[in-house]
Amino acid sequence: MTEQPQRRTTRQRTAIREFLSGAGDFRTAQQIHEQLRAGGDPIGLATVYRTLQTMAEAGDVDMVRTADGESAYRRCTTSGHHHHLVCRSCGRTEEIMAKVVEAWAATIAAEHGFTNVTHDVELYGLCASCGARTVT
Amino acid sequence: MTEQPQRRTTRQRTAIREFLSGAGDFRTAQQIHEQLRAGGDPIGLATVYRTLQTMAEAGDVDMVRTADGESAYRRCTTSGHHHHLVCRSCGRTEEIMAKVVEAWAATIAAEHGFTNVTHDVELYGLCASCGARTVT
DNA sequence: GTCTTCATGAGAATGATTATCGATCACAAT
DNA sequence: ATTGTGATCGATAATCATTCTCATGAAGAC
Ligand SMILES: [Zn+2]
Ligand SMILES: [Zn+2]
Ligand SMILES: [Zn+2]
Ligand SMILES: [Zn+2]
Repeated sequence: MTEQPQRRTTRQRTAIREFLSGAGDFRTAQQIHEQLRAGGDPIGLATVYRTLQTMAEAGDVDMVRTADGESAYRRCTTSGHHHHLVCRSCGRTEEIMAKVVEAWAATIAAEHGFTNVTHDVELYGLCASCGARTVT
Repeated sequence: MTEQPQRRTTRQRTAIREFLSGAGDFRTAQQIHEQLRAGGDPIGLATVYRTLQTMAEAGDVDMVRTADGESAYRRCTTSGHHHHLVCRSCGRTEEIMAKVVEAWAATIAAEHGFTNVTHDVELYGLCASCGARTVT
């Protein structure tokens, strides 16, 4: 068996978890670091990166890549596998379940003889309120 | 109207285009730079980055993000909108058309009042030959 | 309280991508 | 063929997110 290193509850880890629970949208490590500090929570940047990575691997948070390649994290309410519909303007995020897509992915994989297939599926657009205030 | 700067045909741009036409899979700017030079084609790294970006914006090449966040480019044979099924091991890439997914994305967007929605859909797995030589 | 081990964080290191900016080159017009 | 002009090139410096280092601090078990 692979010995999993024991995991401790520290002030920093709690702070990050709570911060993400409060924020509804995706945040980058840099943002989280800055905002936690601004809120009077002393924390190191390296710690933020480490913790987010660990949480992501454990499935406690979801990760996406922003348009410019940064990693952004979010604490989702849906426990299982799901996808996101993100507002390009305000960051508002909806969690999406997609049986159709899951089935499609499996079919395509089989058709091409691929195994062990995972997928990356995210939707980006303008939410109702942001779309409304945009000039056509 | 927005005046588009006129585009010139240079040795470097041709080299990159031909290189990508020859390679069937996704390559990063760094890889392309290195391999072109190794092949006796003097070219600057900045030029490679610039050219790839321009080509991607013009739709001449497709771009994806590798697992570690680098941008990789590929010259696809399919002209219109499509997705990819990429082998995690050897990089072999299949182009995929997915009416189901397009329809699904549109529906989801509408249901949530989102407009101007784009999507990001890629599949990663092990191709037949790579899967075969893997220990179960 | 003591001890063992994991966690932290300041700062250095890494590495991809972008910006600079003078020298070159493509190409249309003469 | 020559020339004029603006696009393009490229060596190198600058940016900037992310990772590494390692001495110090703190959690949890007994
Ligand atoms: Zn919005
Ligand atoms: Zn899915
Ligand atoms: Zn393969
Ligand atoms: Zn599509």
